[in-house]
Amino acid sequence: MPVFSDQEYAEEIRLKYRFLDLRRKKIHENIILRSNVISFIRNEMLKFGFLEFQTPILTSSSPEGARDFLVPSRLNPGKFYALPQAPQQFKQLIMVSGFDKYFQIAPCFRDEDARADRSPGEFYQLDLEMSFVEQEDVFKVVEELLVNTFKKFSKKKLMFDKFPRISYSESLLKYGTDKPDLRNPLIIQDITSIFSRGDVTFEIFKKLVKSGSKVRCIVTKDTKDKPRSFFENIDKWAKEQGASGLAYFTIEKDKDISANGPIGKFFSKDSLGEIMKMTQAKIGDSIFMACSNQSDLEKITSLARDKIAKDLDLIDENIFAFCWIVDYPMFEIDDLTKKIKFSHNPFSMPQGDTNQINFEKPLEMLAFQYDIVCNGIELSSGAIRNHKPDLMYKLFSIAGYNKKQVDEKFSGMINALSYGAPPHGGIAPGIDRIVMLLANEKNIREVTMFPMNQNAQDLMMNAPSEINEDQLKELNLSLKIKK
RNA sequence: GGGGGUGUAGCUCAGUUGGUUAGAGCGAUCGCCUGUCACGCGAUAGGUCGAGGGUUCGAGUCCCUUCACUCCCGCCA
Repeated sequence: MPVFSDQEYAEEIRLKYRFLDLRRKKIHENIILRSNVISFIRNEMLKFGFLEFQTPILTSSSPEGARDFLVPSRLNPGKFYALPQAPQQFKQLIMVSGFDKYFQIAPCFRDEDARADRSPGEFYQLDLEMSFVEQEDVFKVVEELLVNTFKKFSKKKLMFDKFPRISYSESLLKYGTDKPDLRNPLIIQDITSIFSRGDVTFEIFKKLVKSGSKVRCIVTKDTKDKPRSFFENIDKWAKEQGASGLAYFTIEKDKDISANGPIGKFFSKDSLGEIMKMTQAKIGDSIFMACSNQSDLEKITSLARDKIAKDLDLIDENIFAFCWIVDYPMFEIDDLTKKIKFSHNPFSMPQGDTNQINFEKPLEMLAFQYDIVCNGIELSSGAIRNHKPDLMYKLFSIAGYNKKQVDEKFSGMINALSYGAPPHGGIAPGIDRIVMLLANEKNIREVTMFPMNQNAQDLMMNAPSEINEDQLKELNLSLKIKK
């Protein structure tokens, strides 16, 4: 593998000979950038008055959240440590201990499958926590930190220095996802009510709407002169995504307003006027529509929003668009078990007066839980924590854990909170993703010195590897491998 | 666990509805040219077409199995 060239190489080769690959200009610079970003962040945090602490790597398995990596204990036969999915409980204990501002560039371990922006197994977070704070205080620190970091390390412009706040429910409606790419100007709108009008005769949608489906649409500006293939390709693409397609028409005006397109004839002049009023669509704009149940609809409109913007070249690649997603629900229904579960972090504080929470309607309960999203990538998630043991037992009971289970599973923390804890909260921005955005890379391996491949194997070090009988024996383990 | 993509010379890739001896560029080797430094010209070597099986007169191409890498869904409080 020549070092002085930009030639593409198979990822497998690059990973196996990573020590040579790392000599190459682009990735070498990425790794230097990563180092500089981490130093800068560490400095900023110290300047803000935070203290850096290390927390244990061998700890206990937690029942909520991702799959744990487990480590057998030699001295305690049959028992296992877990690698921390995040230093969540420890940082809360640090708050209880009276260190008011903590941070750490913390390794986190989660045994889940990889993605382009997600390393398998391990990644780093800027983990931080503060006492005696509310949501606003956390926002202030993190906004300043991220704005400073991104301005220092990238030439790209920030769309907002003050990150807009979008509620979870609004985000799902307007963008179909809780990680919207705000560089994309397209917005999803609900036009379900149109399909109960008598002068709209698009029976397929009308029937579905009658049985509870919704219709949402994306308006594209001034697309009347786009070739027919533009529209047909998008419809075809939607079908490939598993949806039943995207219906579309363009609003035109000859003498009267009319809808031009395969389903245009099903819409009367008046109904088109109503659609234009609802969606702010103008003559010459086109409308793409999907009809389905809410979650499928969110999925397809979200994908369609990206796809259409890409086809129309609407996304400015030289911008970072940050936003806060706020007001997450405390609980949600598990699709599989149909039971109520925590939708995010079980340690989040419910919103509102804690003495007046309506526990009868858990699905309506909102949490002081927030995410930062940049260019459609989830950068971090955080919360104001629940520091009241009584309230915590109550919330856990809604998710199906009794007091005894909570005491067992979260013994360290629940015990600590019962001795009196300050109100506290924090967040944990993903370092790898921050560097990925700054380096303008699509893949997290390009900013990771020694990454694993998609199957969580280190091709250079040959990890994971088999171990010998003696090692197993010492750990009181035997293997039963499924074929 | 599921779906998609890729796998052809050392490297990057092309290869049509199945049809003679599988090609190109870069690289390598040899020679020529030359005040060279991303030189130019000519020639040569280099392939179990990821692996295994099947269909066929005939498979890089079609079918099945399998392996590797990758992207996505699930999953990631």
